[in-house]
Amino acid sequence: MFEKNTIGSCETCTKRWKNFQYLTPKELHYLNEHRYEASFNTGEIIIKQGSPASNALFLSSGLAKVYIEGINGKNLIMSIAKPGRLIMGPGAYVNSRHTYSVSALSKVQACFISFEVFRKMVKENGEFAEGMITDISIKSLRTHNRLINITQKKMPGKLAEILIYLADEIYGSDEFEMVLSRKEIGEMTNMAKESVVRILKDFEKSGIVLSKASKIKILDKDKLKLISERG
Amino acid sequence: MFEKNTIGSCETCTKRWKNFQYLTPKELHYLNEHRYEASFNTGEIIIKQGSPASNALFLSSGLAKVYIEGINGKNLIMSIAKPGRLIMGPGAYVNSRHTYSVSALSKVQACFISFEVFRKMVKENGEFAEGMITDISIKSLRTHNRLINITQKKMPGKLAEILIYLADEIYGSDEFEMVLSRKEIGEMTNMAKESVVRILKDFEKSGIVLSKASKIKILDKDKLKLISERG
DNA sequence: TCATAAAGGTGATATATATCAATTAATCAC
DNA sequence: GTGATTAATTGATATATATCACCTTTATGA
Repeated sequence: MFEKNTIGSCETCTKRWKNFQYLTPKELHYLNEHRYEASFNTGEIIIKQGSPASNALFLSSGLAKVYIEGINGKNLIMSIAKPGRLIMGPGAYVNSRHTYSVSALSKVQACFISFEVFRKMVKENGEFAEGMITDISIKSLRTHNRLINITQKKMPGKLAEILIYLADEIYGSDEFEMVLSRKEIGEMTNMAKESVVRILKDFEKSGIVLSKASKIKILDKDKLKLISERG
Repeated sequence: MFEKNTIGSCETCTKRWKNFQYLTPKELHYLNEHRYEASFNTGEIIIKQGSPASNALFLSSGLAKVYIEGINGKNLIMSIAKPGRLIMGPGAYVNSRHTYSVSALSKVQACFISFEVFRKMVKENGEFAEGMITDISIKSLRTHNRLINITQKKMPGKLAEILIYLADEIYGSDEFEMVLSRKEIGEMTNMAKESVVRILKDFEKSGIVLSKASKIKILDKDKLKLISERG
């Protein structure tokens, strides 16, 4: 699985985690020495829920889905991972197990960094520790939103929120090539795939979105936002 | 609201947060100087969602509910707070706003500690920072469980989980005086209060629990666990 | 290129759970 | 203590959404 590193070093990496800016050159160098790259094809599992959490993960290219394997093989997709973001579940600091699974939604180049090194830097570098807490807090805030989204909205509201999330946070554009299948959108919103199809069709009929095969184009974002907020 | 401190100091407090053990005597003293106490009656709001997050909260006595005010005034209770646990939402490190509301479920003695002081100690004391991350991680893990509980289980499973949570994590006993109303249990499980009543009755008929008014006694915990795990 | 699988889609039906309406029990304020 | 609120309970009904069965289209790979 692990291969020759294709990225020169963390020092020069353009996709690196923002929080690395707080590390000293020496620390960054040390980090770089405990780094391993690997590439994955679409559908391959990068991190398996329950396995020992010995590394933090970053993507240098591609997209992946972060999901909890729940009851009776039913998955719950927590978020979509993209380059520049730390992927490390809360289990790392609690039971040293991965809280969730991560699998590639496209060809992915991944960077694994020893969790022990992370831990060391948290202890030694206060700015880095604070950045880490901020990062975890942002994720936590998102989870809270997801919780409200899933529990308190009806289907159109739930779907609308996810479409906005994908456009704003993942693709940075209102027109994108959807990497998630209808079934997977369902796993993000706690909906059956058939329901996803139907609501998406409704949105299309109302002129809110355009969905040709895997291409999604948001036509009326204000309306979509309204649907999302209203529930 | 703020009053004369009734607790001598953090140095001697028996209800203090475990993570304070990593602070030096000097730091602990500093902490103590930025501490304010207040007491609340049942039903009073201790922290209001959206308000500026300038303090971390601890309870020195009593219980409180931590809840998100969602859409159309519908609440989602995240957890029950008790003495010895840090109460600080993810918003503190993101937008300096309280992510959730906290209100007293009984008479509560509360301790507010300046968030700036916390922040300072995270930067200066690596052990403290790590403890903070561990604490946040534990909460995050719980939220993930709650998410699965709410989305993937049917009503009996959801209710069973909450009863086990209350017995194990809050009361430390299988027999307890329930501080939550049926409506509030519903707000923890995303169920209507009527459904809570009905399932609770079913549990009673099956000899799994005994519920007289606000007294709850778990009679068959193994069965309750099974129901919770099965979904 | 054809065969096979996987994803997308549609209508009919089932069901878990909320909502509504009304009654009874418990708690609170004076 | 006693009326007034609030919470708990019960049964009847409504509804959102899942499930099922099936068909169509699009990918995949030998």
